[in-house]
Amino acid sequence: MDAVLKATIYDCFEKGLLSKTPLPDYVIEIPNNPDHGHFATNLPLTLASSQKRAPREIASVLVENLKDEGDLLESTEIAGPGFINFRISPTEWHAVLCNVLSLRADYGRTTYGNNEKVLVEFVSANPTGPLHLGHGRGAALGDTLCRILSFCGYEVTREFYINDAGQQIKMLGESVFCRFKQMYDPAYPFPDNGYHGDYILDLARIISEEADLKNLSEEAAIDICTQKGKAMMLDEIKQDLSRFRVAFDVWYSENALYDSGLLKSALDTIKEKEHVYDREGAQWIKTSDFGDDKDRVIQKKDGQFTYFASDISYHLEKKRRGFKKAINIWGADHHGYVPRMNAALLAHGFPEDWLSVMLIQLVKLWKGGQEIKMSKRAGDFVTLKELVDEVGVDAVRFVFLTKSHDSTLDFDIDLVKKQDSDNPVYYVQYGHARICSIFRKAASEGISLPDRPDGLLERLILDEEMALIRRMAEFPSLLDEISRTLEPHRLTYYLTDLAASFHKYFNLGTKIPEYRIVTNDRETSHARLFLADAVRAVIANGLGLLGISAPERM
RNA sequence: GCGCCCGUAGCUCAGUUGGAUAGAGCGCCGGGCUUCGAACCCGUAGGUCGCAGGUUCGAGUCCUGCCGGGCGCGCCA
Repeated sequence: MDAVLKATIYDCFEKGLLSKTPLPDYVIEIPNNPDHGHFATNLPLTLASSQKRAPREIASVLVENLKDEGDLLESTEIAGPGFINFRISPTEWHAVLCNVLSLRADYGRTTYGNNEKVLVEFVSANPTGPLHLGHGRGAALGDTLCRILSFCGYEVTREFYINDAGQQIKMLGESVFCRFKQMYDPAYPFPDNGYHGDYILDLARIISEEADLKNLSEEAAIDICTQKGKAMMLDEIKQDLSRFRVAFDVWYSENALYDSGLLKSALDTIKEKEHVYDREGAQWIKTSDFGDDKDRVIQKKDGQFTYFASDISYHLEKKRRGFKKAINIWGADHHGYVPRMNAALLAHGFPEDWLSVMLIQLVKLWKGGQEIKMSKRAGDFVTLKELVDEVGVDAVRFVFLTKSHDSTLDFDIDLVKKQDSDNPVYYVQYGHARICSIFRKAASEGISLPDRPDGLLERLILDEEMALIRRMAEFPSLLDEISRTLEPHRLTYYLTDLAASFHKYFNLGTKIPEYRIVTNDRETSHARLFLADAVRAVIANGLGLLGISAPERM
């Protein structure tokens, strides 16, 4: 389409029908209103000022000189203030359908990413407690984004950064140890800022069975509680994620940064770059030279490195491992941290767009018409596991992925639970199951499809049939667009639309028997079954990218 | 006080580098199953796109200022 337009405009330049100017930023879009054709462009409007002519006049010059050499177009018209609306000929749409049918599970796969190595870091929950709803949102988002990026030709690595070096991990150990002590001495004081959840008590029980905490020094016992507690929590996190259909390629330990000396050598490079200075006995990095609102400490007065220091070295390490691009998915409460991270990376000469941080806004949980405040320290929260137990993986993932990540999400647990049949995920899945059912029906009537749809597709002439094909044609470019904008939620809306188009089409046949998919005319049945089969493939591909099952029966 | 995100139908939310008459689901009201799955379809009602300016052929979308809500502003992680 764009090729036709470009050929046309250069031809008009050559012939002197239009004065030669640089091409403006025009768009070719799919209009909302079907009356406006299959595609529309605002090219004449954008040319108006440089050409110093009326948009409609420019439009008529372009239309009269259209270079449609492949015979792509069925009709062209000038509309409104100076849009050009195009209709594609049916045979072109049939070609799209053939393409879907031959590619099937690979339909939508693109080379947009050019095999670029990209690292997506997400969830990265501290191993001090179970995953909660916020983590679930990050997990669903990150996982789906990775699936889409891979599908679009990126070489994706999924990474979970384990914050196992800091204060909070010690606090886990102390909390567990305290619960252990309290088994014998209920008055034993609980540490300030300790973790209060019931799971701490479980850890204390299990660890005290495995290790003889009683006869160890307090220091040694706390150390065991810390190490075992951390390992067990991490194990639980891995299980929860796996059940949520989220897999990671790399589990990267913050401790490893210290142990391997990477942190130290990274800080040496920072110092070489002369962006570090001494003040009041601490080491500061001049992030304010690179867009941060103030400088930051990387090494404290007591010689300890800050969390920021290890995070900088972690990102230097990511780059060193050869990634051309990094995407971090963080909770919105870390947003203040973004400018300093970017500043530190700029100080190291990273390209400005090397790191993209996606901030996910809060998940607010509602139950019985009331908001439930969640706090990990207070031990008062709903875990991802509990939610999945109640509503199932498919529904939870779909709800998370239906909202844009930078908007807070109200998760009404009663609604999602009771919704069962009203939940939009079932609407899409039902489309898939329904098509499977039609094929079962066709088989029971002895209808078998030819290997190829050649010569049959001109039977597809209904508006609803064309609408389905047009929808499917958008799929690959939608995925590219999602890769570019990092907005996976658009896929859920696409699938809902596609399923709606199918349900609508299907329902034609409840009124008029000739419009059924399996109908009296055999060739028409074949053509419609091919169409349905293609829709089934696209729904399955889309659900697959969302990490949601495509059931054959429901 | 400063910074980031959000504000669109009764509710929850979409709205594709600015495009033509602002959409969906839920809820309300009313229709549609004697053969392909009614977990579906069709229709009615419901809007000052928070407010006010600005940019232009054109603004829910971009800019400025307000209002309202959320989240951050440690030598914590």
